[in-house]
Amino acid sequence: MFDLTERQRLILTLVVRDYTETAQPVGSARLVDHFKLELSSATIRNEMATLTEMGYLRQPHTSAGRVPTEEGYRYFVTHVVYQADLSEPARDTISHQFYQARQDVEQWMPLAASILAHHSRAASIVTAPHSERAHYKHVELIATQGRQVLMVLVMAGGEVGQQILTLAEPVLQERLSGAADRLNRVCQGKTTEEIAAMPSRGDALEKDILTLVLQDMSKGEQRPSGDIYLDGLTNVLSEPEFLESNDARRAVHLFEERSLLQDLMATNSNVGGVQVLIGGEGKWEELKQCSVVLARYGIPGLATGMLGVLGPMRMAYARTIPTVRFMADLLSGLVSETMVGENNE
Amino acid sequence: MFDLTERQRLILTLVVRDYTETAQPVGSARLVDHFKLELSSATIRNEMATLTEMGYLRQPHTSAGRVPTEEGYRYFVTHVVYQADLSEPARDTISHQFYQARQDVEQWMPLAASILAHHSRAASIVTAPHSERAHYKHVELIATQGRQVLMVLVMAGGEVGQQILTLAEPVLQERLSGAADRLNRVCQGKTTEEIAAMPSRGDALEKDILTLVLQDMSKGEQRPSGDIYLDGLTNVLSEPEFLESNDARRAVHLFEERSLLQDLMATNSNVGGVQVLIGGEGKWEELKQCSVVLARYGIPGLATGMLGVLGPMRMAYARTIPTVRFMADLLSGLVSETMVGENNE
DNA sequence: GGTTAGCACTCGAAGGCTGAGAGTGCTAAT
DNA sequence: ATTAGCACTCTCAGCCTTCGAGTGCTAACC
Repeated sequence: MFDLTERQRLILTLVVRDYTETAQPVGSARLVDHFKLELSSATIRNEMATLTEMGYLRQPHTSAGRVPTEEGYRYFVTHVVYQADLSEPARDTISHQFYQARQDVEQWMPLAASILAHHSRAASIVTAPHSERAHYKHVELIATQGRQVLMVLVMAGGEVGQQILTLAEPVLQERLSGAADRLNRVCQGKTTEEIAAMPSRGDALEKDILTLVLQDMSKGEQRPSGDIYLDGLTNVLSEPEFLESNDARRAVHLFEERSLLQDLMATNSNVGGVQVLIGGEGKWEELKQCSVVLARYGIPGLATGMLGVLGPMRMAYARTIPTVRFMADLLSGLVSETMVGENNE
Repeated sequence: MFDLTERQRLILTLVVRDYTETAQPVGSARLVDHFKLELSSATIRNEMATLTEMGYLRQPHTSAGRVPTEEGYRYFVTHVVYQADLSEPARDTISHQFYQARQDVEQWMPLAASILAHHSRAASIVTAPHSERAHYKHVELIATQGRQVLMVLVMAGGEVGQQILTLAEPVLQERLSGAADRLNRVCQGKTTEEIAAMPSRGDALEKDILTLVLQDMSKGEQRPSGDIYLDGLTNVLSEPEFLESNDARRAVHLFEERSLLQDLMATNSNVGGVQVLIGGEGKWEELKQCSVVLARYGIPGLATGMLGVLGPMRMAYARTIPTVRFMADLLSGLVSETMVGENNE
């Protein structure tokens, strides 16, 4: 794998770069012209032939230029761009955008998705930070016109759940508020298990509500991820390789079908590394033409989320990978600032 | 507009029906064969010529069959299917699906979008119910590790807002809880204006929080709609007319660009009527190839939302319009059950 | 040995041509 | 009013040809 000469590595890099921009197979002459190489096209042809033999390049047909293979992209990603950092202006722009939205918690995730999509010029996926262990913070009970009670449950990390309870007969708001007060005193800061283990007491109403609270908390814990935010689908669809083929639809389908996304997200489980899936890696049929750049952010064990970029296989890795890494760090920072510390409980 | 003979109306209807299914221009012979008409193709041809002259049909080219014009679709919609009700089995299925999710308030909107997309086999848009006048219900303040305070604001209708406040120095959770208690007592049930008009009191912390509360409430009020839920994009993209053209991208773009959606949603302002926009009606360039079926639901003046379907111009109006109407009624029912009545305040 | 000019070769893309077929409008007969 | 018959129009699919891009190979060169 490390058996490339300096020159071969250069040529592979240039092929990837050029193909990424133009989506056209790259010929030897084109390479010499465009990048002002001090070599003749014949030499490049020889090197290209070698690279093709090694499996890093391939020809769509006999008399076309070269296109990187999945192996080629993989080499490019691991040996050329993986370590690169995001340029300082880009970092500043992104930090600034987040600074402006710092108050508005609800904007963080859509903003992250939008920035990712914009910088990578591909489709982005961001999941909200999600904890596997919910801590009760507060419940609010709201009487409605009929026999319905709207329950709003606030978890310690700021997560919010809403449920509706239908009662046998209407109940006054005062009674509900009283029940909520008692629950809030008893359950403060407790986990799902702790609440479940509590001795049962109170009247039927309170028991019903407690059941609903538990249900909502464990529902949240069982979900594999927080809410999913998507952006930049258009970017992918306007790529030439998706213009006339069904793959575009497949990719959109992938995007709409959240279970697939979550499956994808589940592959990367440790915070801190950027993972690159090229061409579905044989595992995802739907991603055959695509690549995905993924990272997990947050505080392991406490609350983590994922963010990623989905684009054509010839995506701009050199821009995308550093952006994903930077955004993951940035979101990790936001989460750790926001999270309720263990010592605060 | 009412100047069509019974037979002409029949032929127009059949052309629309057939074209909707096959996406192929409909010829006179095809019509006779397929629908077992007791007429010769020549007669149909004559009628079709008349309908073409009247502007209800057109020919893509001289020797092709007929395709409905926008006028044709409009006639079909207003005179043929507008009044139709949704079939009973369909109504039952939908009601059943909602019954199963009745507790889980957060699922209502995505479920509505999913059902709409599925029944219309097109893309669906649903906005959460949104009130122009927020009523304060409860605020929760959560200390984080640093100088940040997470504020969770619950409105009377169950809407929830989250904001972050950065303080000059860390504050203990007890102090925050105290401040929240006082605010909750004072602001209970009040509107934005009423809170803004309250005499200022309390310390700097409480004033800061009150400012943030007001900011969040008015932010919500100023938004033209609640959260937007989309589904079924794939349905539209797999339609043949979008296979090879840029219009697919345009439609997706429309979907991603929420401002356009909100613009669209703003056209229909009264609850209870289903509105059909055919071919963008000259107003939306992006919708030239598309039709939109829209309805507003909820309680006028208290809380309303919109739901709609976006599909190709040859969408299955006969199925879509009744579905949209039924779903609007159903959601209106949910909203009015859930809403806090004026008399309950 | 590495590099390069030269050249024959391959193969896809684009353009032009043709025949088949679908569907029409018109006319004249019923 | 309806319909059979027919000439006419226009698209579409298939076929052929040409053009050009890009290759691999060989032989010469430094």
